Amino acid sequence: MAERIHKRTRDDHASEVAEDYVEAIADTIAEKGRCRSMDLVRHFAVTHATVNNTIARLQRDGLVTTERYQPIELTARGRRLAAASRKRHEIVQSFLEAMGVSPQTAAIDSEGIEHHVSKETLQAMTRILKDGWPT
Amino acid sequence: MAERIHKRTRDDHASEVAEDYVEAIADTIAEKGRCRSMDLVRHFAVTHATVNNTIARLQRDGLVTTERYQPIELTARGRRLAAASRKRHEIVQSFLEAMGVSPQTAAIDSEGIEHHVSKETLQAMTRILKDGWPT
DNA sequence: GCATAAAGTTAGTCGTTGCTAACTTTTCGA
DNA sequence: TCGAAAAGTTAGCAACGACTAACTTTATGC
Repeated sequence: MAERIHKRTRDDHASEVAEDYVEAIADTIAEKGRCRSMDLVRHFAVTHATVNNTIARLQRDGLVTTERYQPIELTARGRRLAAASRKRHEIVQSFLEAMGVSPQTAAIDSEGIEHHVSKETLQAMTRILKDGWPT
Repeated sequence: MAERIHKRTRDDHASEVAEDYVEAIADTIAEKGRCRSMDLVRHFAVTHATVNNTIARLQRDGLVTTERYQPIELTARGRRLAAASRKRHEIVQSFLEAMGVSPQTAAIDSEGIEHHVSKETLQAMTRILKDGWPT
């Protein structure tokens, strides 16, 4: 396995954070009708300054729109990314639970795992959930 | 699932990199008897300057020892961490392959996933590899 | 054995993701 | 209504992990 290509660099890490944020924003809007910085402060347990920073980056990258002192809105691209992330997240979590992992642990692990699961692995999970373990 | 606690911060990311490095160093020593910066340059496809940087951090953190222009050595702590990482990595990779994922994809995905798998999930994987899928 | 290639080091820069501190704006209750 | 609490903004700092460029040291091939 020499010459494996590692691409998990700062760029990948950055887009993981972006996915977590748009997912949280979409969830909050679905739950409460709007998403405020403070919702994300609580969700991620970071300071308001950090959230502000990150939101500015998401806006720069065209995933959200904000207006001073107004709730955060997702762009069409942001909504698409959120939907894709959520779906992937749900598959991973369901799969972990089907493995016999407790829902609490499945929730925590799926947060971390979801960003590293390829399409092929995701398809394998979906297939196993539907048709059972390969024989 | 409100109030989920996210701890995947820069600190966690840093320790992921540390694990990848000690694992690669241990593998290289096992293969070729010693590990040089250039081995890591090739392995991670980054520049020598980046490797140097990272190795300095690993040394600061007590995972490796280095001497100018000499091969990189693991400390006892470094070896323990490398062994634990490798074992976890192997379990994840075997599990993915057992799921029907191609070895190539399993290799790539397990690199990313291994850092986010809890003890409980790892145990579930081990159990399924041994006893089959839970009914 | 000496020139050159390979390996390693050092210095400086950038972007991300955290933080604190100080400030402004908005909201709400007495 | 107005004053304090909550929310949001801005500025400045630090660690990490990446880079380039310039340099030194070691190894290698004639």
